[in-house]
Amino acid sequence: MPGRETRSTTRLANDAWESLLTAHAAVLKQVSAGDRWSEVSMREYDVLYTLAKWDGPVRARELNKHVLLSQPALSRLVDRLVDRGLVAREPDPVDGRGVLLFLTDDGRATQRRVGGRHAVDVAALVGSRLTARELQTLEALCDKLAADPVEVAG
Amino acid sequence: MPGRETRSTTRLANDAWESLLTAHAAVLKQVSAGDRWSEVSMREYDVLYTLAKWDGPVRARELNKHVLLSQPALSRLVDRLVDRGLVAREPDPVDGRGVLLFLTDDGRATQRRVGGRHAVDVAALVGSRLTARELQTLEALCDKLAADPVEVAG
DNA sequence: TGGAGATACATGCAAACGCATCGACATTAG
DNA sequence: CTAATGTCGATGCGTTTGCATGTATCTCCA
Repeated sequence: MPGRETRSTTRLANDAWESLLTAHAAVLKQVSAGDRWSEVSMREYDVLYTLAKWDGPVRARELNKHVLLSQPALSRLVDRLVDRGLVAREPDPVDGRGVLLFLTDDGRATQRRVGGRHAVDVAALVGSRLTARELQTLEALCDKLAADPVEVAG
Repeated sequence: MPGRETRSTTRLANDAWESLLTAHAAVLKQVSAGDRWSEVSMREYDVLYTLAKWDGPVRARELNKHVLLSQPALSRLVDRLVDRGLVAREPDPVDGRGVLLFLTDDGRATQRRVGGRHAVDVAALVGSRLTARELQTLEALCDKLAADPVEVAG
């Protein structure tokens, strides 16, 4: 019977992951090719966007869980954003080790400005290739993928 | 009527893209946390894997289209792989500007060895969260996303 | 055929990254 | 209460990246 399931789950998982990586790289390449990253780099925008979603002081450690950067790299990236007046950093009153981060007014305005233009690009790149229904399906599947970590054999 | 479509396509596209980014980051973080990247880094593996898929001499420019790295960065990454005997580089006989790249036997063996263990991790991380049907759907949607570039307003 | 412009890869250099480690504070055990 | 251990963020250092540019070669058209 043609069309019958023949690939193993391992194979299916790896094929799907490869497709996701390829799509990620393809879209990201086109996004970064646009002339929209002169005031903040894409990584910096990622941090600004994540802080904007929280809309309140966030621990650096918590932020690090949502950004694909090493802890030292994030620490220094935040340094630069603080120097540029986009992010504020203050000690956590309930944990002397911790640091609380939040957007300044300028940072929030920058995020909105850059984010608005960025969203137009994403809509053109992603929205033009999939139907509304497909977009919702993709979102749901990716959300399932991003669920809590599972142990991987070291 | 509940469940009726209310989000705009722009909104849908941006939500889907954010979910894809989050899933990508989440899975990648767990993959890189495994102790599997001592002989080759993940970026190096990406190049080895791409060359393995081609299974013949590839132009550096072509390889660069499939790897999320700038042209100079790829040039130097290949340098290191050549130094380590995993990749061979020779001038293109039909285009004096070009360089042809291919895996050495050692490079191919390394790719298979690392790739095999990597596939186990991916299967555990990705395959455990989605059904076979979902994996196929995800693959199909990502493939549509990775289609030929579309112009983005500069 | 010859010269202008485009394309492919390499290299100089400053910026940014990851790994290892440190100092400070929190938490737990005795 | 104190010592041992764990966690958080910052810093030193070598490596890798991206941008700008250089050199060589190809392509196109007068």
